[in-house]
Amino acid sequence: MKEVLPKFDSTFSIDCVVFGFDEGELKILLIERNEEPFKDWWALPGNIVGEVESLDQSASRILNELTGLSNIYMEQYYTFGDVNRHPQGRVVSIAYYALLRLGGDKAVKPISTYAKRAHWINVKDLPRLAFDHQQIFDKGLEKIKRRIKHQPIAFELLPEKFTLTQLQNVYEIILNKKLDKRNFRKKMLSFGVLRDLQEKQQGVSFRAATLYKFDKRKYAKLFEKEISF
Amino acid sequence: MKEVLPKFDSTFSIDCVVFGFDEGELKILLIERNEEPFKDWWALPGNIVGEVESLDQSASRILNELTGLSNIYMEQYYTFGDVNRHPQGRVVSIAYYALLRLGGDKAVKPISTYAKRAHWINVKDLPRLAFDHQQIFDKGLEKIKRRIKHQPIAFELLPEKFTLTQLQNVYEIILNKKLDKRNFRKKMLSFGVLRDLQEKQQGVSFRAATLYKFDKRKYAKLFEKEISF
DNA sequence: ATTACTTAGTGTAAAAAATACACCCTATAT
DNA sequence: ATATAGGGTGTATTTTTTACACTAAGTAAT
Repeated sequence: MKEVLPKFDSTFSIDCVVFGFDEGELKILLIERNEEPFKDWWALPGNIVGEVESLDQSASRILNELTGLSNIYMEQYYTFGDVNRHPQGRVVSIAYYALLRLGGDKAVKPISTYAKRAHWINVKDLPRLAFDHQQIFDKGLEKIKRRIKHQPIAFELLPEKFTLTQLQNVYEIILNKKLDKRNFRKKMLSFGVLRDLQEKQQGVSFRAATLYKFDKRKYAKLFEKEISF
Repeated sequence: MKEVLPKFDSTFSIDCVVFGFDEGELKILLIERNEEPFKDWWALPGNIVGEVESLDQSASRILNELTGLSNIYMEQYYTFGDVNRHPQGRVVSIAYYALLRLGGDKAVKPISTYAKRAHWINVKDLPRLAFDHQQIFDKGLEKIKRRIKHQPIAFELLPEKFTLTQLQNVYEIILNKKLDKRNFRKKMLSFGVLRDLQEKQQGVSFRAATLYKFDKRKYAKLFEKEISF
C-alpha cells in the first residue's frame, strides 16, 4: 500500500450527536473534554476510528463506551473535512446521530474515560462547543427534523410502550411547532403501524392513557408507501 | 500531532457519481482504470483527497480534471468505510453525486490522465464496477430519487432553457415512472419558480414548445415552503 | 394547397387528504 | 362530592391530488 496510495499525515474520527427525549425535552449527550485541544470545553462524544473497525462499528463502540448500551439506533449523516477543523492536524470526521430512550424503561447513566463528565443537555440550551461541533450538531438536528417526517424514527426516543400524547410531544419538540391533537391521532393511527396494547398507563394522577407499541412488521409491509407524518 | 492522535496506515478519497441527462437517458460517467488494483475495470471517478483541500474542493477538482468544467452542482451524500473495501489498505471514501448538462448548450468531452478512457454510460446498462462502487452508485441514485421530489435539482441536468416536456422526462426517468402531462405542468407551474421565456424551441420538425428557465430568485423566496414535486 | 404526422397545450369533475375546531370522559386527589 | 388534569372523540370545509381526451400548431411530403 505504501507505494501505491499517496498519503500524508491524517486520520479520521467519528462524532456522534446523541439525542434523548425526557420529560418533554430534547437533549443531547455532551462530554466535557479532559485533554487538549479544547480542554475543559464541551464537545460531542467522538473518537478515532480503529484500524479494524468499520465506521458503523466504530460509532456503535463509542456509544457503547459512553452509555453502556448496544443496539442503539444510529445513522451516518455527513462527513466534515475542512482542512483546519482540528488544530492538531488533518482529521476528517464522520458524523452520526443516535436516538435513544431516556427515562421510562431504561435510564442511561453516561460513563466516560476520556472525558471529565458527560451530561444530557437540552438542545435549546447548548454551551459553546469545541472544534466545529456546533456545525455538526446543527446539521444533525436538521437531518432528524427532515427524517422524522417520513420515517418512523420518533419511536426510538420513546419507551417500548408509549401514549399517543408522548408521541405527539416528540413530534412537536423536534419539529418545533404545535400539532392538532385530533388530526395527529387520526393520521398516526391511519398508518397502521401502532399496536394498541389494550393496556393503560400506570401511576399517573389523572385519567390513564392507552399504551401503544410501534409494530415493525406492519411497518415493513408498507414498504415504500412513502409515509408522511 | 504525532503524539496526540493515534493513527495507522490509512487515507481518504472522494468518489463521484456524475449524472448526466441526454436524449432521454440518464447516464453516469465511468472511467476505465489504468492501474492496479482493478486494472481495466470500470469505476467511478475518484481520487485521494489532497493535503490542503477540503472535501468539497477535492470533489470539485476531480470533476474539473475529468470534464474541464467548474461550478458543477455537487452534494456529498455518504461515506463508505468498510475495512476491506480497498484491497491495498484502509481507504475511507466520501461519496458525492454531481449533476450536469449533457448535449444542449455544452457538450462535455471527458478527458482523463489516470484512466484509459471515460465514458457516459446509461444507468440501466452499467458494467461490473471496481471496489464497492456498485454500492456507492446505488446509494447515490437512491439519494437523487429522494431529493428530486423536494428540491429543484432536475434543472441541473437540463440546459438553461428547456421545455416542460424535457423537464417531465427528467422526472420520469429518475423516478422511473410515467407522470400525467397535465398534472405535471399544473403543479410545476404552480410553484412559480419557472420563468416563461416567451421564446420557442428551434430546429424541431414539429410544433415548437415554449422555453422556460429556472428562476433562482423566485425559488429563494419560497424559503422553506417545502416544495414537493 | 392539401394531407399526414408529430408534439404542444389545455380544463374539469371526482376523490382523497389536510385543516380547523370544542366538548365530554375518566381517574385521582382532597 | 367536588375539583383537577389530561384522555379521547367527529364533522364540515378547504385544499390537493388524481384521472382523463381532445384541439392547436408547426413541419414535411405529395
